[in-house]
Amino acid sequence: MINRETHQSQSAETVRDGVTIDDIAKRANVSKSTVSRVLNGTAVVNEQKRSAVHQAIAELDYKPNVFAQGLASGKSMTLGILTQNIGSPFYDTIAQGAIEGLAGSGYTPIFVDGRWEHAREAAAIETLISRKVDGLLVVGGDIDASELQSYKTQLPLIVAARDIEGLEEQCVSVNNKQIGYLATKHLLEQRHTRIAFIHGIEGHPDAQNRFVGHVEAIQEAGLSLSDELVYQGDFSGHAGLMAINYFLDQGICFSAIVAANDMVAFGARLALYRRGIRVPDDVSIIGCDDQAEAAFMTPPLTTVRQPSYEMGVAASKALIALIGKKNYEWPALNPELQIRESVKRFTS
Amino acid sequence: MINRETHQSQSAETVRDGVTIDDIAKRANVSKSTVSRVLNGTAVVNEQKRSAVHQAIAELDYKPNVFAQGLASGKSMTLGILTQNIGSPFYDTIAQGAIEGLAGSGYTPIFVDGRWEHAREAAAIETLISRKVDGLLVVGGDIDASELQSYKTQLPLIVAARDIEGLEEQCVSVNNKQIGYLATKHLLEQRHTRIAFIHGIEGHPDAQNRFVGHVEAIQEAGLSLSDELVYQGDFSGHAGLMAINYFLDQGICFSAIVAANDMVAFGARLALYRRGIRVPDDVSIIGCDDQAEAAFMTPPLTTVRQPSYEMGVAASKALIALIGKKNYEWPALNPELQIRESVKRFTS
DNA sequence: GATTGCTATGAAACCGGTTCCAGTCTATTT
DNA sequence: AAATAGACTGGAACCGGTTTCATAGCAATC
Repeated sequence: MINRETHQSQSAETVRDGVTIDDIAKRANVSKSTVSRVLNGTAVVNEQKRSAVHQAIAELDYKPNVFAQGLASGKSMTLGILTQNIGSPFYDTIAQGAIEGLAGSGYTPIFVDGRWEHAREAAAIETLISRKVDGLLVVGGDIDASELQSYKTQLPLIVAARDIEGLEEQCVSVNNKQIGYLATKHLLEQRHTRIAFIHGIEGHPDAQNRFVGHVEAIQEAGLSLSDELVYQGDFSGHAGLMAINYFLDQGICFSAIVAANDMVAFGARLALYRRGIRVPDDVSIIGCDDQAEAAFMTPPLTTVRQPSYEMGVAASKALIALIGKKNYEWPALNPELQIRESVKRFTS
Repeated sequence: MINRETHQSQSAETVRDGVTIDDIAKRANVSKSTVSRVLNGTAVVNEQKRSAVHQAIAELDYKPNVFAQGLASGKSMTLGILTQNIGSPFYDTIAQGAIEGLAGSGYTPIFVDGRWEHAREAAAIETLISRKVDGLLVVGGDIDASELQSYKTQLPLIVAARDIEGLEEQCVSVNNKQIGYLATKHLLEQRHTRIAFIHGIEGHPDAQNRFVGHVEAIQEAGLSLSDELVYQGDFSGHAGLMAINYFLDQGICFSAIVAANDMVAFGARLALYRRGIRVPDDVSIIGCDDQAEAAFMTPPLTTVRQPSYEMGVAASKALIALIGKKNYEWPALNPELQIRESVKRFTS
């Protein structure tokens, strides 16, 4: 009895794709408008019609066409995520968190990779905008603050793992100064005084801030920084290796090392191994990040964990809130010392 | 003089967004159809009009609306990529490669994460289809061959890092049997005969195949596999640790270890370190994958590299070819022994 | 009982492209 | 010179939704 002409006329079997809102409207004996209203809850609809619509949708396995929706509504229910170096543990973890934060929100993420290259990032963002993403999540990256400012006027924007002046409300990052501070403080508490510091990428704000925290801890302890104990690296394992080789070749003494991140720590540890210097008996090492492999270094690496996953979650939630013009309370994202076995109390 | 009424009437400054094909048509004094034809090259257009259109596009900074295009053409210029465990080195590398393979093609990837959970994967694929992706790239995963078969009828499909029966033409993977074979062969060539094998996730085809290769190498050498030397793990560092602890606690002797992947090797190496067993002097270790950290293990890990990046590139290129109904010649993707310092010739 | 005020709903306009179709204009063929 | 074939081009239909607008129906108010 619900089978009306319209329906009988089409082959009743496999209702493949191409089911449109009109089909539903006809089958439920209502207008398109009503179907749309039922779907989006944009207006009250009589209970009978509503259930007729729902039934028709179920029977025909109707799936709205996202293009039509996007075209008509101007919303895409899509979020653009600009990451750096897909394949780097830190940024990937943030991305994972971001995905998690989107769960159940109805938003689908589109990822683009900026690779820390200015031009590529800009192009990537343009791509996202041309895809009409409803919001933009920029994770790290190199792009100018002023450019980000201008994007901010075009669409909701959240920046993770970075602090942009004038965009404080839309930025989430862990306190990198605190990371450097905690690392060095721990070493100082273990009575180390000659602490080598292997710097991350030159000019990288995270690297810079970690260094600032390091210096702060040193000074707080009443010591002063010796320049010879700072090596300019680049966040890679190779840099860690080179740093130690350099220090040792120069005859520079140290009893402990702060590495800009865990990967650098791995490299440093390998250089020490090559020279037969024991960790932590002869030299202590502390890293930053706490990537998965850190717990399996030999010895397991003491490091400062940063809540990157949580940061990703927070960032995407904040973005959704921003799109909905709701308020979002940023959670506290504090770095945490992860004590394992690569640091030993300094004696002698 | 090109400034026609239409244009003068609007504020001449910041031409923000909202420029449509109609605006271009008016400005260039042609019809929408012609503009569309110029844009897509679907028909020959008089040179004068063509350049007028191009000029108008440049002047107004026109960007086509992807929704309108998608709705009208049925194509989205978007590819769906289903990955597993974003954040795992192996799958991320494939994803990186896939992105690279798309460069310049005009296609934008949408990533969704399956996390090796059947239900999640199915839902993710549905999401992608509802987003009208033009093609689907499934990287690894757990989903049934029969389900993939059915998706194949709905849209172009390529499967990477996996071999599906009946879908051979659309699958790309490295030969995992070969990986296991090469690893064990190398150990055998170094005269090891008691070789422990730490298995990956139970039932995982890659893990299974690596094991098959291992067995093959063993038998080829005229030896026979001893069951006590096989430990069922799960591709994690923890599994490597547990495996070695188990072997040692049981008093099972071995001079070398094949780890299902590098992470497992790291775990194994740590377990050995804990017991004061030297690598490679007392025990040799070989891994599989060659993830970035492997080169910084102490000692640097000998492992079997798999060309996962290249596989990603190939997969996305193949997908584009498939969409365009063109032929694609798969490149050879052979695993390669990466000799470092964790394997030593057996003497005693 | 006539007027007012809601509520529920359908018709139609609209979003911004692509593409079919028909017509104009020019070049060839007979 | 008339007929025919091609090359371009504009108009209009169409893709599948959302949203505005007008109206019918009905209860409340005076």
